[in-house]
Amino acid sequence: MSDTEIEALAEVRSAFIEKVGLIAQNEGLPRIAGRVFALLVFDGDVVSFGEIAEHLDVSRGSISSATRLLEDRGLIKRIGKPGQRQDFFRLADKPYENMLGHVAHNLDRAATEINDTLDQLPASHPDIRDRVRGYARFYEEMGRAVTRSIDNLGSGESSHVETRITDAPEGSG
Amino acid sequence: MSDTEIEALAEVRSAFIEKVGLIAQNEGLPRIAGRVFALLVFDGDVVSFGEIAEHLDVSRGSISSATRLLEDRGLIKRIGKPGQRQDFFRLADKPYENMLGHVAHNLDRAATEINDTLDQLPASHPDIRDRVRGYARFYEEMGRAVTRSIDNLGSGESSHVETRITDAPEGSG
DNA sequence: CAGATAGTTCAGACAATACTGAACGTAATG
DNA sequence: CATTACGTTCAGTATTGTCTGAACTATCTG
Repeated sequence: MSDTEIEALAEVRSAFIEKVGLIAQNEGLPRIAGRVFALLVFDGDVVSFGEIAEHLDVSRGSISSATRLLEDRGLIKRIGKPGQRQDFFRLADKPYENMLGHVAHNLDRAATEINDTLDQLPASHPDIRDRVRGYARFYEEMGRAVTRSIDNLGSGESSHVETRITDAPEGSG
Repeated sequence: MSDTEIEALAEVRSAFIEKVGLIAQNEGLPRIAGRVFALLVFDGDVVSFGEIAEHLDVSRGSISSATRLLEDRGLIKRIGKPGQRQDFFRLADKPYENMLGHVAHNLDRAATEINDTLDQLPASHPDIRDRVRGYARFYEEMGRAVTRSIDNLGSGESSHVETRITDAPEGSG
């Protein structure tokens, strides 16, 4: 692989990390959390705490809370290596399933809250009940949709595994 | 309906409005937008700009931007009444379908961005490609799930409709 | 046309949140 | 045991975004 190719890859990598940082921010997560996640997606390997901090050029305090958040949501996994002081991280096994589980949980919670209101509404106001019910249905339906897609994600995971691609797209090993 | 019943209803209403305000906040929307939406869900009727501001006890500036946001997302509808200077609002016809449309749009955008990265990744790195593809798949799958639930919401809308409401809902003009 | 009323806009106040960096507790190393 | 490297916590700072209220434009009313 030529120098230019390496540079190009580094460029793509960096752009990807920033992109995901912004997406994360858009979804209400700290930007750094998105960047850490992207780093692990891209690099794939096990990466040390220090390497993350260094590469992203952020304080170790930030890395600490970002990794904790991602860990709590089941997106990444912390690894202890024997005879190594540092913590290491890699992508969790089913990061997206876990993420969707988290989303589904939030939706269920919202649905429950709306349904609490519904329970308190007397039958003498069927119109109000209907509208509130419609709102609850929205969260319920979306919760179901998300839950379903957890299963859908399970199948078809990876594409170059097992599938024999005939015209050798894979360069080297 | 007794006085206590009326009070109880007012209580439920107010709790609902606050609840939805918090849910909105949770989803990254301004709290006030959530409250305005809840108000319209609960009251059902057409409500004037001024009434909203007064009831929620917030500045008209806030109502202005909250209503605009909700309008843009297709959650509420602005209505001009002949011979009335004020703007009026009611729930949009398919608020949740529209909301989901918005969500789906965001997911598609995220998927597109990730796929842009994928396009820039050389075949010589199948492992990276696979992981990035997995991430893109996540957004794609979720987008599909949301789109599907738009249809599901369509059926079963309301439960007591068809029930004839006899006592003239619209007050005066 | 003058006066009142509507909704929008925008500068500033305020609140919430993310991030930094230093202090701290812990565990490995020599 | 002293030293070093590590991750966490927390106080302070920076940044972001929300909300208010006054100025503004437009429209209706007499």
